[in-house]
Amino acid sequence: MKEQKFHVKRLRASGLRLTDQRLIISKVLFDRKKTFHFTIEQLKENVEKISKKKISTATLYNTVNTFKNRGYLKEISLKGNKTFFDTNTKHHHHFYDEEMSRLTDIEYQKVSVDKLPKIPKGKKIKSVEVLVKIANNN
Amino acid sequence: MKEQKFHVKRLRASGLRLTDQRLIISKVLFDRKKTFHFTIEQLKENVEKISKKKISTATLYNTVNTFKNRGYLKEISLKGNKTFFDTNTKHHHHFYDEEMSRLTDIEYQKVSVDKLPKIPKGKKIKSVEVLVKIANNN
DNA sequence: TTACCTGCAAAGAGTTTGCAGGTAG
DNA sequence: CTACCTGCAAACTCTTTGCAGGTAA
Repeated sequence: MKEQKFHVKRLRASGLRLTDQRLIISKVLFDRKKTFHFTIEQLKENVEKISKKKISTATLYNTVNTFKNRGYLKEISLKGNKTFFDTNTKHHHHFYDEEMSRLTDIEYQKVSVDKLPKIPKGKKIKSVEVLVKIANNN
Repeated sequence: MKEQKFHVKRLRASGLRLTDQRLIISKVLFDRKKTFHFTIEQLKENVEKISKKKISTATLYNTVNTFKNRGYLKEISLKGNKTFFDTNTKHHHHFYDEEMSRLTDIEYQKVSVDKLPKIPKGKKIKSVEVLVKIANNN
């Protein structure tokens, strides 16, 4: 009974075959201590640095979208043309440094929103997301 | 001394000429009681309904971008490919109904965020934006 | 008159899709 | 062996840009 690495499990659990490309993608995404925020472009750079080979965008997009549909990645609400993904799928908030296009997690319990307006009739709250925009000190 | 309509003033203040197309765009955007949340596509529909003529996307984009740069429109952080704009440029929050792709304003003072984490070194807060996602009641 | 504007179409940027050859299971 | 995967390129969507003819000031 061989023990399976986490990133291998993720692939199997998503119904994906263990190809070289996907093993590296999954490793880059999930074999890390801190959560990872990325665009497809940034993921491509990371994957190519590790594998020392080019990877096609088609493979990146379809793997990332499969993980997203499976609930292992979350898409983040940000303005702009590019899609940001987050390996932290728990409910949490973000710092966003617009100058550097850089996102950082804020743990859920580090923010508290105590006053909220009345919810429109017939609706219920699905989530409350806080985005703290930051910039350099002058 | 003729009194000027609000939407005409906005055009002049933005350094734009009073062309037929821009007068209608400006009217659709700013001559209203409630704030307006829109994509370029939605704005195009509104403008064409009023003028009963086609308007080119180039004119829409360049007028909207001029208003945005002038500070009369704000771009909203939302996931997805399309850009959302808001005629409310004051600091405020939003309800977002993902099922209907519909945004509603929440006044600034109706939400309070009292706990925030430490800001990363050398950075300062530019804004704190709250997005309340809502859905139908069952 | 002239600098700016419009509409069109082409060009860009990001994402998705179709397909032929390759490979995990 | 076969269904799925990869890489490439074409297609798509949204936005920006270039240009020739038109118009506000």
